[in-house]
Amino acid sequence: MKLSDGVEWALHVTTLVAFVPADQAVPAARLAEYHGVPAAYLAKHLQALSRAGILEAVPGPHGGYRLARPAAEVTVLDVVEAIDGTESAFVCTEIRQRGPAAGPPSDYRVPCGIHRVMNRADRAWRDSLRAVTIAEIAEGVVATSPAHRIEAGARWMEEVLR
Amino acid sequence: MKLSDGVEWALHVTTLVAFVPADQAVPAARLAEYHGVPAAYLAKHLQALSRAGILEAVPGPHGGYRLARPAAEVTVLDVVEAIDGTESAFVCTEIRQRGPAAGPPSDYRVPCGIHRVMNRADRAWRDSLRAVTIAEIAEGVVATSPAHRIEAGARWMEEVLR
DNA sequence: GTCCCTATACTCGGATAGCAAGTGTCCGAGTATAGGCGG
DNA sequence: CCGCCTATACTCGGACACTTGCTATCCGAGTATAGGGAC
Repeated sequence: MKLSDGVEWALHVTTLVAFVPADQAVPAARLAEYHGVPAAYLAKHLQALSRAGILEAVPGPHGGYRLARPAAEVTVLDVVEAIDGTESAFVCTEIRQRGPAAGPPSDYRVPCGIHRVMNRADRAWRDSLRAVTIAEIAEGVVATSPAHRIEAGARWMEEVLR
Repeated sequence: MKLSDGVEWALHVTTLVAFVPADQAVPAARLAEYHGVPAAYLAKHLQALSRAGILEAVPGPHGGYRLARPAAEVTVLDVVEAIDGTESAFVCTEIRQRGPAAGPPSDYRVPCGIHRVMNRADRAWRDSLRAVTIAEIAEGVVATSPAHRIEAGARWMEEVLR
């Protein structure tokens, strides 16, 4: 079980976009070059974020992407689910109801115990991701990076928004 | 992100094997037919469980698989990791250190905030799975199934161990 | 009758094809802008 | 000089190949048993 690379990209991109002024936008190509990832492929994931209502796409010249709502209202889980889907990693195929010793469906009113455990774990995972917002991630970046690093990022952003 | 089907099979099989007396064993082919899954493919996963020290393989006639240690000492996480591996679903590729606005590695002494959040969620998931043992799963099956279902299972087991 | 030996059949174990989902890429539809033209 | 129109260039959006990892399968190595033979 490996999480798609796109999830990591989407999280970093969303964090970066959180620093874009509300009345401006950054093109997908610039976001890609900032992170050193293939532009065409990143675009695919940006579309997913747009469909999920996390990013807002602005067409035409001076267009690009920006946050569709405040960073404090976007959780890490929102981004992960936008890329990876909302369904649980574990899918119960009810194999207990198959085979020679199985009975009619009426014998299986109670959900499979294994299913319950896996679902609880999945919920714990999602709860953990839901507890953190992109705003907090962005604050953390500023708080833990050297000053000249923040400055370099700001310069890049200014250059792009020119 | 989808968890391998083999994980579900392994959990059900391990639970079933928990009912096998310590001095006997059930062949892989029987375990497969009980759950209605391809025998050749299930064998692959049984090997993984064997390598992980969860099941013990007994060769030759009257051979098969049995638990390598008490069911109360086998957690759900043990089984999941035996099939799916122990590494986290999220792999941080440090894309923050790439691109035009990046600096030298010395600027990134603090771990990536996104990485930290994802790791915490992964830990929550694993903690949740570690909290439940196969013995508890087995007890749950007995407690929630109709009496005649348990009886049918016992009959099947007796037939196989004959 | 008892012990030993051998052939047998049954078990696991790793090496080998097939397929689906994620990875990576491309070109077409739509829009705000910049320049030119007419008034 | 001002307003309008048109051509342009830039943006996102969805449709198209490729590759890695899971899915599925097979045959070979090893072992406890069952039967037969010798003592």
